[in-house]
Amino acid sequence: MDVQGRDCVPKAQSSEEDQMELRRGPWTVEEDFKLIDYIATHGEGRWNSLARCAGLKRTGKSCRLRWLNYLRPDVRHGNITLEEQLLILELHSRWGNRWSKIAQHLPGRTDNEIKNYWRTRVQKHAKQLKCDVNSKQFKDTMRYLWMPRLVERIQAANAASSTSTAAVTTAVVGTEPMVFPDDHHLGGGAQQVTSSGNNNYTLENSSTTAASSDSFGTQVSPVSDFADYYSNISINHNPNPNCFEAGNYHNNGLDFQCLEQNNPWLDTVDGSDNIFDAEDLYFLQQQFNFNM
DNA sequence: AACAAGAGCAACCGCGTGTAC
DNA sequence: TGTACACGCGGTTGCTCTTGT
Repeated sequence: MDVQGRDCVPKAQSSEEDQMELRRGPWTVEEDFKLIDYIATHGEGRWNSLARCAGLKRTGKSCRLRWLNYLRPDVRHGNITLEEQLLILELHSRWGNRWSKIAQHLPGRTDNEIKNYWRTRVQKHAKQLKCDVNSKQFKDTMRYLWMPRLVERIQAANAASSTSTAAVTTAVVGTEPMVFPDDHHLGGGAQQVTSSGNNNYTLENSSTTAASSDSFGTQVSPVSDFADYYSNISINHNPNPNCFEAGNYHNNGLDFQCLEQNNPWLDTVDGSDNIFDAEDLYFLQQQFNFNM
């Protein structure tokens, strides 16, 4: 076991201590300090022996989880930004519940946090709409209503604070400036979210760095991966041959054009994820029920 | 003010995969 | 090559906080 010379306890003694009662439940401040202190000195990994050596009566799994999800210095807590929401929706539509994979594209966010976000916010909307979160209707709603709406809100938010240039990366949304916080690690490649009207939007990358051809198949650094990701996706609200008949917005009975013309119902009260208010939900429920 | 219900989130569990021996 | 152990992932649970009545 002591491959890296980390194991501090002889085997016999170790197995004895395995018998001792392990702590479960919420971590105490003291335990947190112990873990932080030990990792600062010895580094992470080999979690079972780490737990023993650090004097923590916890499983290695528990230590790893606590470190990765909470104690790690680069972990971010707090509200999921609009940009992050957009990214989560897009990546989930691409990969499904591959939380760790999605988390790789959101620096500082953990798979657990993204998973919780999805379950509490996104699935809540599906529940309110009385449809399955994996149903085509709901996916279409996300893709053709929610996500364009997020882009609009990002544009609006950035237009309102467009003069702030410190610590941001500037991109362009149609004719409007769009900014992403630096902590998205864009690697100097400007992101472009271009709008071609009628909520058509395309996320592009104007980076001069060559995009990795296997950015979805292999693990690369968050820096290039994030940029590569945007270089590869093109979210178009135009009629999609896979989803729509040419030239109209009708899909599965959902008249998106009609929905969006009645724009007030898409308005949100605050900066949260409440894309759909009560009226929206009622309207959408009518649409869903009608088509079921 | 007290209680109930719901939401949010940290932590745990089981299982599949990788790796060392 | 087989086995044991460690790691990591996704699903689930349960506690705490917030909101509504």
